[in-house]
Amino acid sequence: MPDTKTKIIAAAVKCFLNNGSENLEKVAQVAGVSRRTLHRYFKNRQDLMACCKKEMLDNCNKAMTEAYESDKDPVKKVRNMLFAAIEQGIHYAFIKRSYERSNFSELERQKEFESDDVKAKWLKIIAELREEQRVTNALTIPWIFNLFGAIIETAIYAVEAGDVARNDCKKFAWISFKGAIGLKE
Amino acid sequence: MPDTKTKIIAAAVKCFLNNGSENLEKVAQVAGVSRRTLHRYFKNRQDLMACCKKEMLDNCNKAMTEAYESDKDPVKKVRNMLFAAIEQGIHYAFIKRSYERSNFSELERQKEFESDDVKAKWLKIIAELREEQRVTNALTIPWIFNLFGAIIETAIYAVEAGDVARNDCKKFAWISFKGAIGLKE
DNA sequence: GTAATATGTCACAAAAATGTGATATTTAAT
DNA sequence: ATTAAATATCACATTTTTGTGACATATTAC
Repeated sequence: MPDTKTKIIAAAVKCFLNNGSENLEKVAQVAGVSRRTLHRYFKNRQDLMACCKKEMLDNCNKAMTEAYESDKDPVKKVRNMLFAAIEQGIHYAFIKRSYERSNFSELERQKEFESDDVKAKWLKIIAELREEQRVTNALTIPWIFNLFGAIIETAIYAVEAGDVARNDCKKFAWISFKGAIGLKE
Repeated sequence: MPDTKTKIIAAAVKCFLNNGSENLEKVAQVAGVSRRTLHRYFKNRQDLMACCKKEMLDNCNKAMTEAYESDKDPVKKVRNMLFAAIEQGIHYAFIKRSYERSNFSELERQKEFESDDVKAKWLKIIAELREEQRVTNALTIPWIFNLFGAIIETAIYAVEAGDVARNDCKKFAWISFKGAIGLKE
């Protein structure tokens, strides 16, 4: 069974996903822990949030890096990265959301995605496929990047909401992404 | 110039989009109005939120119904609905977000989307296109519906974040959606 | 069984957010 | 210019949320 700190982070990610300022009583409750205990592990709300971000980012980067390295074929690399992100579920959604939030609000800076090289690796593959005419050039790379994230999020939410069976969602996501960017396999 | 109530709703939509519990002081400030005035127009936070939802839903439904009726060809109907949603910008994003949020949290019920017939109209077109084999049948209709929303949201956010030029985003969105569902025009 | 560690319970102070009354000031209409 | 309506400012009570101390209870390791 997971240790307390992990349980709290998991609960916080779940709570903060759709409401970045859900109160800590609720988080503690979801974690099955008293609020006092939560405060023993995390100095304050900010601290908890920072830990969530770091933890989720590490998880996602690890999973996607492994996916990247799981195959030599660039298309399969991308496909496996998509699958890995979907499997991360709300871990991925949480990161994506906090990244989006920081775009609008002045304060935070989003070095996070930029700093690691998962994005860079992904971009390189897409740029190459585009170079080789295996991907439409009617779309820009930034658009394709955003689209990739959006399709992952769609898959995650569709499963959570019960709209699409867990088994189907990865398949659907890959079909959709391939079609959307005109990828020839 | 817009009247005060409208200004406040616009500000609230902007504030609540990424943080459903942004404080009312901030909302008032963004609206360029005192908090006291905000409270004169809205009984309380709940009331304001309800007004935002209603207002945004009306805007979006109106725009998308007009788009639906703007052409006889079903494919152009869908395309124009996509464009209309993108033009709605954060109006659409706000509705989509509150709809998503209510999926996870127990309390709220999302009769909103269901009750109006915009969704029904959209679904009918897609079902027919699928019947006629003009859309892949490797994807389910609910998936396609979610994807449609996700691509719209991507376009809106891409513009807000400055990733994609305002002019391009509608074009990109349509290309992507067509490709994703294998639509033959 | 005992000591050490972790957690729960309760109380409480401080801070933040909410909602409202009273009154002054601004704005618009005539 | 005068009046009416809308808004701002300020003060205040209430509620909600946060963070911490003190102590009890439970869990674990030995």
